[in-house]
This record gives sequence, structure tokens and C-alpha cells, in this order.
Amino acid sequence: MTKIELPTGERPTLKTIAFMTGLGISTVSQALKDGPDISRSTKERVQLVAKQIGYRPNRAGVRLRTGKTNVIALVLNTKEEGMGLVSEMVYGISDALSGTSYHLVVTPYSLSDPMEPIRYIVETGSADGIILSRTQPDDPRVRYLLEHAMPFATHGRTDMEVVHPFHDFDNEAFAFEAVRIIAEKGHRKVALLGPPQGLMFQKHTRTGFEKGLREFGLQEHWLSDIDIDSPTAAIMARGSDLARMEDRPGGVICSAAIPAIALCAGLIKAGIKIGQDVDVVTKQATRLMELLRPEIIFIHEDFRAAGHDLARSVMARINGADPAGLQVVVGPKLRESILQDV
Amino acid sequence: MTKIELPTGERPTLKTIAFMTGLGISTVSQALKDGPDISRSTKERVQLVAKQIGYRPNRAGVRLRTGKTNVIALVLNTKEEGMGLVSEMVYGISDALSGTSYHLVVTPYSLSDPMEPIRYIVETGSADGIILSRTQPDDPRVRYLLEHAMPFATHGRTDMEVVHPFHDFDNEAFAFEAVRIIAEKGHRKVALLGPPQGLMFQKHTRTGFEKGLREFGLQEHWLSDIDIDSPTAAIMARGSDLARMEDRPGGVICSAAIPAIALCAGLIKAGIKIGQDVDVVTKQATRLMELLRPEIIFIHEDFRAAGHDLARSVMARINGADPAGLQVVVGPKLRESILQDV
DNA sequence: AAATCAATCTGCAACGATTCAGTTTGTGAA
DNA sequence: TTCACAAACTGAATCGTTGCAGATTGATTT
Repeated sequence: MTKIELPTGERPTLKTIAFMTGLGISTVSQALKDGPDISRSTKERVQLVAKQIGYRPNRAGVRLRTGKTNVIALVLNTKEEGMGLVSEMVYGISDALSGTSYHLVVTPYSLSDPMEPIRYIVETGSADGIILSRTQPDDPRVRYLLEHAMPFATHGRTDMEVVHPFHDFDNEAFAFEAVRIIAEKGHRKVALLGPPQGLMFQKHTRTGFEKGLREFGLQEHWLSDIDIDSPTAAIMARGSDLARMEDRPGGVICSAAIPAIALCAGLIKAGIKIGQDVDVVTKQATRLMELLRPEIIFIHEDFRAAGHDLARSVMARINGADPAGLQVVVGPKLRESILQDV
Repeated sequence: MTKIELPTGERPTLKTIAFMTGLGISTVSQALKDGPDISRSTKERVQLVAKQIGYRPNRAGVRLRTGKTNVIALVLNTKEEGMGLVSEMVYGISDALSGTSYHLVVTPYSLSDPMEPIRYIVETGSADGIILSRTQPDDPRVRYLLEHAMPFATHGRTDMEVVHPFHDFDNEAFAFEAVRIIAEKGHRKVALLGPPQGLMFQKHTRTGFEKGLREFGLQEHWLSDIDIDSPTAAIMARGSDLARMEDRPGGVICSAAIPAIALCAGLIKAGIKIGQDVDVVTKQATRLMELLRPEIIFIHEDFRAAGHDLARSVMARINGADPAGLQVVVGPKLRESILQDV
């Protein structure tokens, strides 16, 4: 099947096909979408010609007429890069979108108002569906999108009564397992460097952590005024502070790799040996950190899979699927060390 | 200035404003774009009403009529995440695009054919301009885009006779300076873990490296069959090999942070002390690696600034600016250690 | 032979914005 | 008074697609 270059060099439209086949424009339109009123032979003929000349529907035409944008918007906070979240999500989404007619538009917002990009998209109708992250327990964006019947999926659950698609890492299980690991290392006291207040996964992490404390009889060393979004320098300094405590926690659990590394840097600077004096368990999105500090215990969170899943869910919602069937929670997995590959 | 909700709840169009002002649609259109045939008072009235009701031109309408998509496409290879390149670039681009009417569409390609997404964009006219990376000395994408008069900017230079916008890090200067640093540490032998063959920045790096060798009288230890795109495990293994050499290079220069870390992991595993036995100089996009291995010498490459610059250049090209004025090379900078902040 | 009907196909209007060729008005010159 | 002309505004056509209300054809029924 060789592709024919149009003599005019112009992009082919329905009109082009109509002219070539001798049919009317609306017949061609119907034929291409396998409409019921068109004879089998005509459909085949039209579809053949369309393929030959490389016809692709004009997005602007479709969008103007139908309102369908064929766009999925990824709404991101400028702050939220936990090492690879953005790229992994983007690749995961693109992967799910490839082969469909959807394009991915990325809309970051540095502004203080998380509603701003959402409102823009809804008001201007610039996407058919939205993927959001940094989900809050009671998320105004979710409420707004539901009210305005805009399909979406969230990275992270909410605590709301409403049902909507999401993809979430089981942070409760992660924190619980992390406490178990610390307990099994024989430590009695553990600290949690968790997500910032106000986000849903902070709650889950906290719940799992506290459940772990009870279950394994550990005591918490409370890390006040600090979370994984804190400046690197502050986290590092806290690491050094921890190191100098007389009754220092033997375990630290961290919700992201970079702050974990920062904390470790502080601990090490103050003379602590990770994996001996203090055990650290953290989540990671890429496996690279393992190379640096194999003595840290890493649990993997797959953002690429999340992106893939979220994109599929949004598309499903656009096609009217039941949101209840589009809720995924994936559990934490401890993997064999990457160092064994060497 | 309070925004008025349209009673109908529909999105306002030119028709809406025309009705409200009692003018014709074309008058409103002209008035909004400050056309010459419209009286001052009418323009003011129309613009006021438009603002009041929150009018925004329908992108599909504009696109259909004018062919202008108001889209900038970022074309990425799925493989190319050098820790933060994607996110930093995306944020930089978004930053430059915010306040303009442009949206950012991200188009990764995992396929073997780098031309595929480019052809798609040109053939379907789905963007007004393109940003590409991983530039090759003789880049078929650049040739194609020039032939088809599609505005673009490249991350990295080409070696072509044609003039086009680019933003590039001065890898030649980086490699040269890196050799100087190694020489000043008193080493006589140096290895280069550089970019893969076929990319422009490989050539620049190589040139600067060789210039440095001559200038400072160093000898190269050739790292065969390996580059920064090689699997982490392979790089690590090579690090261990290096460590075990009797006449081991005292310095290693690396074009990306992750492979540098991998190499160091291999060296360390084999008993080498970085910063004592072997000095390592590497580029980095984020400052995080410094926390892990402060003994590595880091030189910063700012992808966010690159994204910002590239987006501005593409927009300038769309508006017909001279490409010769849109070529930027930024030099390497050694910065004070982040550890001093603590 | 006329009417009915299914199978196919087509014209027209609409989506929202822009552009061009007018049209209407008011002013000043002849 | 008439004409010319500039200023200010408008109608219609167009971009590509879709959906609806017909229109055409041939075959079947009465």
C-alpha cells in the first residue's frame, strides 16, 4: 500500500475524497465512520481511497463541530517533582495515548491557586479529560470537575463521598511494611519523614505508620516542622540533629527518595553508618538511588504505570465507563537489589 | 471588575458580544484585535464587554479559520531522561508559555524512527512550532523542518550549513574545564564517559576533552563500548574494572550525573575512594546528587533555562524573527557546594 | 398502475473566527 | 446642490466536519 501524494500538495479533506470518489461530502463522512446508511461497497471504496491519500480528519474541524478536543490535560504543580515523577508520568500517559487520537497537553501551575488551570480547562473546554495529582482528602478540584461533568482521574485517592477514578500507591501498606522492616532490624524507635499536611497520601502514610507502631510495638520519634517538601538543606540539618541525639531513633521511614538521601547525607555527615547505626526505608521512583546508597532500603513506586493507568481511566470515563471500575490501588513491593545484576 | 455570568451558561462567543453591544460580528472581531477601521470608542466598549463576560476566543474556530494552532510541540525520546531533563524542560517551557496563548503538547516517541513524530506534526499541522532535543550533527529532522518551513528550535547545535535557532550547553568548554580540574588534582591519566556516538554533543565533548588533554599534557584511558546511555549495570561493572587496573586513570569525566554515580558505585565497590584515589567530574541537572557524593565534582547544566529559552525562540521564529539571533550557547559553571548551605 | 418502502445517497446548516468587498453615514469641497 | 471621500461598520464566504432532513432509486405490495 503506497501512499499517494496529492498533486496539489494540500492536505486531503473530506472534500478531496468526495471529489475522487464522486460522492457527496456527507456520504464520505458517514462511510469513514462506518455509518448505517452506507452500502458496504461504498464504505470499502471510500476507506481505501482515504488510506491511499493518507487522509486524517482535521482536528480543528472535528473540535469545532463536535466539541471533542481529543486532548488529555495533565495538570501538574511546579513543585512536585519527586525525581522522575513528571517524566515517568508523561511517558506512561503517552504510551497509553499512542495509537489513539488523543494528544497530551501539559499544564503546570506555579501559582498558589490550584483551581486556576482546572477552571481554565473547563471554561474554555480545552480538553476532554484531565489527570491531576497531589490529591487532597477533600479536593475542591474533584468537586468542581464532578459538578461540571468533566472526565478526570486523580493520582491519589480522596476522602470524599463521591466516586471517581484514581490510581494510588498503597501508602498505608508501605508505611506499615516499613515499620515492620525497622522492627525486624531490632530497632525500638522510628521516625517518619512523610508527605506534607493536607495531601491524601499523608493521611494514608500516617495511618499505616501508626498501625505499624502498634502492631510491632515501636515508639515514634516525632519529626516536627519537616516533611518531604522541605528544603533539602533543612532535611539534611535535621539528619545531623538526629545523629546527635542521645536516644536516637534506629529507623527512619521516608516517603520519597530525595529527602531520604538528604536525610542520610545529614546522618552520615554526623558520623552515622546507614544500615548499621540507623536503618532507612524509603520509596523511590527510579532505581538509581540504590546505586548510591545500597544500604538504604528502597521500595518502588511506579509512576510510569500510574500514568498509563490514569490515561486509560480518563479515556474510559470519556467513553462513559463506570468510575467505580476505574479505581486502582497498587501495593508496595520490595525488589531484589539492583546491585545483584552487576 | 467583577465577571458577569452569562445567563445562558454558554461560553461567550463573538456573537454574544455582538448581540450585547448591538454591533456586527465582524466589527466585534476587528475591535478586539484593534483593527484600523474601528472607532476608538467602539473598541473600548467591545473590549470592556469582552472582559466583563470573560470572552476567550474559541481555539478550534481560530485554528480552523487561520490554521494557527497555538500549540508548541515538545518532541522527546523516551530514553532521554538524564534525571530531570524532561521535567525541567517542561517547566521551563511552560514558564515561557504562560501568559501567551500557546499550549504545550508533549510528543514522546519510543519508536526507532525519530522522524515519525516530526512528520506527523508537519503533515497534520498540529503545532505552530517544535522543540527537539538529542540533536545530531547532520540532523534529518532539522532538514525536514526547514524544507517544510515549520518553526523549531533545537536543544543542542547541529553541524549543518543551515542556520536555525538552538540552545546549547557548551560541552566543549565543560570537557576542557573538566580535564583542567583533573590535571590540577595532579592526575596524569583521565577517562571520558561521554555521550553516545552520533549526537552533536558527543562531538563537542570529545573536542573539548582532546583539547584539554593536549593543553594539560594528560593521557587518555579509552573507555570502549560504553557511554552515558549504557545500562547502569554495565557502567558500574566498568567502574569496578577501572578500580582493579594497575595503571588506573586518576580522573574520570562524565557527561551525566546518573552514569557518573553508577561508575562511582562500581569504583567504590572495588575499594576506591572518590576524591582521593580517583577524582570524578560530572555534569548535573539537579543539585541533588551532590548530597550523595559530595566528593564528586559537579558542573551544573540548567535544563529549565534551556526550556525557557527554546520556547521563546520558537515563538520568535513563529513571528518571523531572524534565526541567527536565536542561537544561545551557555558556558559551564562550577558552583559552590550545596553543602555549605547547611 | 399506483402506492409503499427500504436502501443509499446528498444538500444544507451549523460550530466560531476572520477577511474582504461592500454599504452606510457624515463631512467638506466644488 | 451635488459629488467625492474618508470613517465606521456589516454581510457573506470560508475553513473541515457532522447530523439531519430530505431526495432518488428500484423493488415490492395492493
